[in-house]
Amino acid sequence: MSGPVAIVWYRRDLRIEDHAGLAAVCDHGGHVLPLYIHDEREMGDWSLGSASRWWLHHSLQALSSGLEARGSYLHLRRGDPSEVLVDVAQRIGATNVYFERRCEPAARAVEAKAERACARVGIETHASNDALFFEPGTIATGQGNPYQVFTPFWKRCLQEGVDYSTASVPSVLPSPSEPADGLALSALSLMPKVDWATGLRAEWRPGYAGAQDALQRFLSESVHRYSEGRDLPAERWTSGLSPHLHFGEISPRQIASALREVRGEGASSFLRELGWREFSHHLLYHFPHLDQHPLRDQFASFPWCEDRDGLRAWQIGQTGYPLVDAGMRQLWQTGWMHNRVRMIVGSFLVKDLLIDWRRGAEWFWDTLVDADLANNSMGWQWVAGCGADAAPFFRIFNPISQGEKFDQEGTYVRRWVPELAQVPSRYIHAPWRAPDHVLRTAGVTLGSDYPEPIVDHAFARQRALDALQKSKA
DNA sequence: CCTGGAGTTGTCCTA
DNA sequence: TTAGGACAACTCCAG
Repeated sequence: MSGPVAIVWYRRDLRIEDHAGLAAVCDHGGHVLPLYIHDEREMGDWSLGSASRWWLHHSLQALSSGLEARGSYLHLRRGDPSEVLVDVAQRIGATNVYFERRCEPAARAVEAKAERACARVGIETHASNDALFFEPGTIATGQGNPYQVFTPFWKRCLQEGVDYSTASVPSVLPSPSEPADGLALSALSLMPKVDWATGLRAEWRPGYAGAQDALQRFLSESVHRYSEGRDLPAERWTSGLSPHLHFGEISPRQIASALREVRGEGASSFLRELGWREFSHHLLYHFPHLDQHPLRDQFASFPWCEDRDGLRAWQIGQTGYPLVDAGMRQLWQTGWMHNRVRMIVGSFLVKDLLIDWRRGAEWFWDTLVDADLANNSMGWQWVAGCGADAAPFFRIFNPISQGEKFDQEGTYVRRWVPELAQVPSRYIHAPWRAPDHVLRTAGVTLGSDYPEPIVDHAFARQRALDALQKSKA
């Protein structure tokens, strides 16, 4: 073996192309050991959700075979990264460690500890920030404060100029001899004990190749109608890139540079969504308690209901509101929910049931394949009205009119709530309004085949408005 | 420091 | 049927 040896410490950057660490090592003509360290505590209170574990397993598998195709391999370990990095480095004589930064408070603490441990024994660490367009902390208002409103934030980002350059990685990665103590992927125990992942397998192909396919499909079939189409949950105008982005199988810059070739309203509108992702990550960096503490203080004492039955009905898609139930079942079966529907089910949990937004965030965390602490926390705070760019308190989604507006024929509802498949479109979003004979013809008995609404929306809406009014006083 | 416009994604009632 | 305005007041942010 000749030349310097470096470790690429993989985290949420499970790709090969446009990988700053790999590119840097190869530029220096060195050997590289790609290393993934499974650390159950890296995210503190937010240990990996079930769907995320499933995804991670397959993503690591894909990364591993991709590296093998380039003459390298993925070394797997578990434990505290600060100890594992030093241990592995000393075994293979590595003097440099490359890694990509994360913005979650617990993950940042882990990387800070690892950097200190490496420094103590003379190992150099090199951090990159390629999960985002801009390093958190570098986008500030005129006063030097972090932005709390999206539009001026994104305007500033565009002014600064989004960097479209991507790093190229050679087709052969020279590797050092393999340390003896690597783990098999199965030893990480990421796969579920009971196989509930059928729906996920049917829907997704985790890994960087699947990410590239999703991007190509989006560019050729969907981006041109993204602006209008993104609101229709029964159709396929969204990118499906969110889990790939979360695991870093594709970088925002790769996406941005592809979008630049396309141009048009759809492209800039999608880039703006990447802007929201950017915004939430910067927010979590500046407000590390975003996951637990409302950005708007007056919500700290809001009297949320401890409604276990309501929460359960919401989770399993048995609220009696077809669009809400369709969304929750899509989530359960595929690990993903259309964004328009996320807002609707979120609004229903928080405003109709008056259940704490954190209960919703926890459920999403466990069930979403794209579960991302920054996006999830910001999204739930937004829908609860206690976050950045808060929704006005009176904005309470009506699950019936939202259905009539964005799922006019009820295609989405029929797909995910099959017991309502025969209900005519006119009643599909409010089956309790259908005359008896219509329900009979459709083969539906409310209360046994499908629940009556667990709460009356008009009543619940007023109750929420009153509660908000009172908590303010 | 002051001023003024604006704030992802809504709903409901009225004319 | 449809378009427009009310719905709190507040905070953020640029000038």
